[in-house]
Amino acid sequence: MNDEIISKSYEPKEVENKWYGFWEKNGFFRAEPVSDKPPFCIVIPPPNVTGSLHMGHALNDTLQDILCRYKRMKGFNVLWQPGTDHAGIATQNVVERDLSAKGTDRHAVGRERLVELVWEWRKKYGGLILNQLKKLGCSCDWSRERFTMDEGLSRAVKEVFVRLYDDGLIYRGDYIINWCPRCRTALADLEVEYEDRDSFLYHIRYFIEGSDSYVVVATTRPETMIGDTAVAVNPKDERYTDLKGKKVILPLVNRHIPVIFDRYVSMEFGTGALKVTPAHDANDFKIGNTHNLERIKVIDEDGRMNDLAGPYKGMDRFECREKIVDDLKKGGFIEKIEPYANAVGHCYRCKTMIEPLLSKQWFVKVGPLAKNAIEAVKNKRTRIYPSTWEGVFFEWMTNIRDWCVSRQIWWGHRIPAWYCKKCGGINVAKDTPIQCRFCGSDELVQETDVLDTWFSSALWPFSTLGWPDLTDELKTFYPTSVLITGFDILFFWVARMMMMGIYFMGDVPFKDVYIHALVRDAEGKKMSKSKGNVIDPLDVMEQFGTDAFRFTLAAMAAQGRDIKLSTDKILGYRHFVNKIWNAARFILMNLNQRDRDQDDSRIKDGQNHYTLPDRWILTRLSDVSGQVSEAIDTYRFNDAAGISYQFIWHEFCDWYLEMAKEALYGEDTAVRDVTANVLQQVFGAILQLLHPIMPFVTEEIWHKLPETEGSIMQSSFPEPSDFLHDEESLREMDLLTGVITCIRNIRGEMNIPPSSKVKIAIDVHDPEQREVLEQNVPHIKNLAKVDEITIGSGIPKPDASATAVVDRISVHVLLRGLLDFEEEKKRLNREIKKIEKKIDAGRKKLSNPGFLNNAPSHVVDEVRNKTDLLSAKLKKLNQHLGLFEGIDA
RNA sequence: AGGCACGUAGCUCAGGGGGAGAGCACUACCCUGACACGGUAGGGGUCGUGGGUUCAAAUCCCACCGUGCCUACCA
Repeated sequence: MNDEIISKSYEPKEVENKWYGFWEKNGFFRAEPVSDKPPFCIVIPPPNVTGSLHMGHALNDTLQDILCRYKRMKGFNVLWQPGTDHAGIATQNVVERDLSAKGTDRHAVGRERLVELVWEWRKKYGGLILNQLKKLGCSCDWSRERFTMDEGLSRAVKEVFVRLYDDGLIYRGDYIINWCPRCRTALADLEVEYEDRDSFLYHIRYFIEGSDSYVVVATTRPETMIGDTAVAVNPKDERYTDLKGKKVILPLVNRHIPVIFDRYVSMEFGTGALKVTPAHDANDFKIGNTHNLERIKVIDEDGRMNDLAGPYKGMDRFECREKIVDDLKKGGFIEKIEPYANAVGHCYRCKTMIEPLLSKQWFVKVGPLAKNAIEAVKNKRTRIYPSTWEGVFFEWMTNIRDWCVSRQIWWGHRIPAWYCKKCGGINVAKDTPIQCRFCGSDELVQETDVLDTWFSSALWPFSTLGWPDLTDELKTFYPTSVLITGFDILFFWVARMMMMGIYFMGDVPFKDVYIHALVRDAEGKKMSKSKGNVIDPLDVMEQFGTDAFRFTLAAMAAQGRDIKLSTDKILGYRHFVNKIWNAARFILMNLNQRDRDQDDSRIKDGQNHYTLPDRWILTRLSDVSGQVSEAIDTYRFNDAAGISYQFIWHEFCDWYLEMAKEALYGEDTAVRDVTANVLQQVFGAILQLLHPIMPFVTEEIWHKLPETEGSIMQSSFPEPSDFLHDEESLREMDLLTGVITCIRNIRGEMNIPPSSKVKIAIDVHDPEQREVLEQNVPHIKNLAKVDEITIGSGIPKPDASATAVVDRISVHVLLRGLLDFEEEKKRLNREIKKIEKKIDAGRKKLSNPGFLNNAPSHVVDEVRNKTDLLSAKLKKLNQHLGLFEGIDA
């Protein structure tokens, strides 16, 4: 017996705090390294240590938690691998900001101390986002938490680097890279964000050597001209054919540079003549390579002009631009300046304008790796859901460029390479070498650069499982089951995990990739701090409860469409949680009333006492259990939520609970106990169906329900075969609810207040239908507010009655003194008109030989039956209407 | 410039070749002993436009219009 009194409305706060600790303490989130159960594994997209939970995380992690909880209930050995990412640039920036607030900087404190400070920062604040995940209810195996800078993961990083280097897939070289002058580091192509800027296109005259004529080049970056080493034109461009073999004189600098011919140059753009600065432009760099041009670097790592810039030395690049334009004007070199909009690259971390720079960096040769990743997706070893993303994946992977992995910061995995001071040889090794492998010298200095953070997160699916050791975890859980992520890191992360996983593990890192939506604001705009439109998930959880929030996210997570989130929607699902809570309240009140010791035998042969509503709700539950499973299995989270919602609110609560009252309050104890038992069984299953989406409220109620054991987390997910399945009950229930609904409809339309009961007469010919109605008279009485019912075959329409037709049954509602004849005529006419329209459509089809010959027979039958039924209904309605003719109210 | 997605009820969106759906909002009546975070009933849509395929199109194909996103070396 449970004599707790449940409050009238659900208060999430206390409940949520209670259960998370309970689950964690009992080790319910723990995965088994070795198990007979089938494995299921998700690695969490590791959030940045510096991060705090935003809507993107909330959606991402809710979906993962739904899958993990569901799979556990389905009997899988589930590992949800949690952890965080060291986020090199972002994290170092945070600590550097602290330093600058104290009036110092990283150079003053030195590398070693800075790294120490970052570790200290991480120890203090790094757990924030993980605690927020716990608030969300995430059932990660926290005993296995990993950090990309952990010793184990660092070992994996070294192993990978060395092997790739030995295999010729990592090289070091002078290339043009994206440089952030503020972070003072190189960035990968992906880490550059392009933004449209209003700028100018400067047309500059380059005079031809030994001539008064000139070539006009167009550029957006005049300050780089000091580093120009050629002017390029298209070989087909007839305007410039006479420039073959000529040189031009660089204005202001007076350096003589060649005119070269390259198909890359567009004849349509600008003047068709392009100034080439191999050291400061990625495309110019390429042209420079094909034509063996000199690379003159005039801008330094801090974004200032260097020694080679002569009079402009020391100037900031933007300041220099103004000065140079000024000087060009004075010297008469400017042909014209026109406004021009172009896309300019910015650092994704600090938004500083990127400087393409010639620099010595480490690269991963991605071509061969990408090829394997493409193969894996092509032959479905990894499936991408929704599949539209496959195209995007292929597109990017086939056009991928080598990946610059070195970063000139201090926080990260230091590249395991040592340069020999004596012979200049590069020693790449897992362990610090004692002497140079080329000359034997012991004068070795380690590379100061660290690796791109994504380099270590690319190893996440196997490094977290213990690789390079061949652990039980690795054997059990690799390849992982599914990766859940947003498309924004499809390339940053997913593609790189694919490449690394296949190369080092010989198999894909995950069997499925599910790409979910982006969470936007109510207007569909991306949430951002600067726009001030962010909704903080923690606020939402505080205000509406975590379960309502999670349910909202699941309900809106339709594939292929972004989520426009507003608090209105969450409020709606909060009402749903409350509805469930109150259903529980009702059920507990009634279960408590029965004598549990005596009813067991009766319940065992309960099927004999099942009422129509009992059979119906069990059948529906059986169907719904299958549908929800299928939805989750195919990542249709919105369907899982929608099907549950519809079933619980509009079938279980609206119909079953209302009808159960008849049995629960009735005299027949056998029926009462059986219904109580069905109620308990169905509601228990409902909680289980909902648990993956709403873990807290379901656990809370589970513990209040009698005859439940332990945590709902560890119970089994409902299977269709767990419940009675009786197709007949669906048809019977349709009939019953149809009759009740049409009486309610008449009452509503006639404005009969709920307090006044009506008498009805039902004219039904079919004996089976008649039996169903006769057996369920009490439900009709209760739910349609009826006090007297006459059921029979061929019953004439009583005077002063309103009539509705359901199936082939006429339902007359007696309204002596209440019936407005004109209103009723109008109502009937409206109904008749609707039906006539449908009948017309049906007849038209049936008279079309094309339809009869080509449509499948079941479709033809269906249309014929429907039309017949509607015709019968129409006939009856017309008869009833006829009885009103000549009567004036 | 190219690619992809999306245009369905006032709003937010499901659906995806054979009877137009949900939630919210709206209207009317109800505090009926689980729930007013509730109940019952109702109104509201030529499924962006124009073609095509089909016996049958909101659904498949093409074009166009509109919206959003991604990619790109046009300096």
